[in-house]
Amino acid sequence: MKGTPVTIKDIAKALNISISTVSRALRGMPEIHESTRTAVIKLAEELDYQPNQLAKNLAKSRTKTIGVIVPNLSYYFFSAALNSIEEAAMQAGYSVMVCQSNESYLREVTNIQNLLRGQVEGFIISLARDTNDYSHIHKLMRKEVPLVLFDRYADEIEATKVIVNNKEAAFKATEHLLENGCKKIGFLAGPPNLLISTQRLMGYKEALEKHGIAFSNTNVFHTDFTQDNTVIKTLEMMSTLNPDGIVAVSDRIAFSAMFALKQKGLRIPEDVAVVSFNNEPICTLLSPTLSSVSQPVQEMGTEVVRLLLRQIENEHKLPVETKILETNLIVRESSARK
Amino acid sequence: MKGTPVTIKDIAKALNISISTVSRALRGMPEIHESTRTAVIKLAEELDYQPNQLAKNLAKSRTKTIGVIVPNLSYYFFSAALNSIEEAAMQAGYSVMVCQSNESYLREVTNIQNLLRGQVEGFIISLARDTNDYSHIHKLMRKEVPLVLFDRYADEIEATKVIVNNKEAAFKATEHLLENGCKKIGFLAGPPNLLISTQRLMGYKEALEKHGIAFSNTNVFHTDFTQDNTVIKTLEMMSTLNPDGIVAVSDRIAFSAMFALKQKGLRIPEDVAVVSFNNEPICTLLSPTLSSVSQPVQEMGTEVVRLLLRQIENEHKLPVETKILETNLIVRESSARK
DNA sequence: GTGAAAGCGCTAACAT
DNA sequence: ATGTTAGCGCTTTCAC
Repeated sequence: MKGTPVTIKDIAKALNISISTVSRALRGMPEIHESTRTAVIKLAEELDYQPNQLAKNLAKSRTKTIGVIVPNLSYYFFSAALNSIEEAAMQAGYSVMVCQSNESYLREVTNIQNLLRGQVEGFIISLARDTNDYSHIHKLMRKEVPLVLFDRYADEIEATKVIVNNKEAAFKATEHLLENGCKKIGFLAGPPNLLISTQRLMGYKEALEKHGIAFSNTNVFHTDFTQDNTVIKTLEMMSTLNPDGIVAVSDRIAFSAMFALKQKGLRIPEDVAVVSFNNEPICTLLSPTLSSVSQPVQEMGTEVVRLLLRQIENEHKLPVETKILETNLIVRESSARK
Repeated sequence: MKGTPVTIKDIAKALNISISTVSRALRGMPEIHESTRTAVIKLAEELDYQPNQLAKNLAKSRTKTIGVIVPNLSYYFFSAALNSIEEAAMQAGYSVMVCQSNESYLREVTNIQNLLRGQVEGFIISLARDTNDYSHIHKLMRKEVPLVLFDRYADEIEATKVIVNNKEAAFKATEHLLENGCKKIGFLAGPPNLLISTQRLMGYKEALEKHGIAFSNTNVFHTDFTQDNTVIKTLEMMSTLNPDGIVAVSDRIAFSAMFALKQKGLRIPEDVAVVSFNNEPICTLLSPTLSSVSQPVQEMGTEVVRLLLRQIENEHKLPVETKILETNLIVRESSARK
């Protein structure tokens, strides 16, 4: 389609020098004479020479590309993280190939395969909701492909990861509700296999116990993250538990829960206080505005890239590392009962 | 990092045949003898042979990769579109490299440069909010790089595009408000240079005129898509126009507007009816639920990929094409005054 | 400081 | 049906 892709060969011919000299000049190698270098660079610009990355990559057997797989970019958390990942990667001269697993295990597996044959040098992965089997990840690790997990990980996977202190965050959130006078707090969880969900559940449990309230599994309702299912689970919770407070494992879940509460004619926070996770920008626009635990998305992105590039650019296998970042509870109207 | 990348050479040597035979066998060329083919494939699997895409690409000078640049993946519209783009591309054996311009002109330009050197074979672009200058796009077109614009385009760019009938959609939305008894309808627009915004404005204008209401520029307020700015503009609109209906150019803008209205103690839709564009899933969870124009995102994604691949896979330059898809107004509580 | 030549892993004529 | 030979565009020894 293009007109005439200019190559170093063309430049060499035009200047009557060898292609290796051109190559060296273009890459700024010190041994090249000043005059030839300037001549080469000048001509290259005139001809609008674009190095063929493919050839470069093949010659150096490097692609300078990393693969990113996230559940869904329509979640604010992931698109924000991707933003920061892209930025950090670009700064380091890497490109990013992103795939969405769409919360599907199968798609996660095919994504990995595709990216692998696309010759990415490493992976940044946040596991899909439906991923219970980790053989695809383990296979990656056996091949010693550089890998960093973030946010959605699994204990069975001994890989480097960047996560937040989910338990502590949920503890803070739950305690906040307790301190605001809630006595019966329900927990809207995600799928039972999702670690971030169960960890947050642990924090919830600990907060209750610290405040002398017995934890009961019947107060925990597992959603699959979809709107409809969450509404159903919330209504179930209303009829069986009738809580005066809800900790939701994500903002999206809280949105649906608040919708269900309003449908039932319940006031937030007077009848039911709500707090959740992710601090999506829209939290400030809801009525009532939604209290939420904010995660250091930007820092997570930067950190994830840093840890991945360390692996990629190191000769030998690096020890597994777990970076835990801190969260921050943002209190808004949905939980302000005092 | 990996142990030993197996190549066709290794397979050839082990089987005592030539590498071209291996290559042909692996690619299922018909002229290869059944027995040798099976032997090759068997050994390839045993050795877990992975073709080096880089070498393949260089040899065929094709990357089978397309570049996608969108303003921001945290907008539902774009992440949904990306989903469908990814899917369609994958089906056709292509990979996708995505970049977010973050609504910034500069980032859009660097994104194009990066993707270009990443050797993408074509571009799918939705312009950034801040893009007023189109020289980077024109440069692409001069190089005859396959390109399809979608959603956010510009009249000055004579490229193939996939869009919706924005004017008509806005006409429907505005007329809907009029039919619901609104007399003073304000328009919350995006930046004046954004075509989708001005087109929707046209539809708004036509609907007013059809119903015998004079259009006035003072009823149009331009936002920059940020929450804060939109709240400010809405408040301005309230004090200068005091409308009984608002057409917002996107759901995100409507969210902020509704927030501002509620702050002012106004009821939706009784005092002010609201309708917007994009039909984000969260529209059904707001109170009141938000009436919105839904766009055929999925179809747009498929179509965009189809048009791009046609360009990529065609020898000669194809004529510019504009595909206009239809929208659908979804009426919900925010505009139901009757 | 520059050039010649080999090679990255694969495909694609052109032979046989 | 299979092998031989050139590349693809670049990097990188190894000479000079």
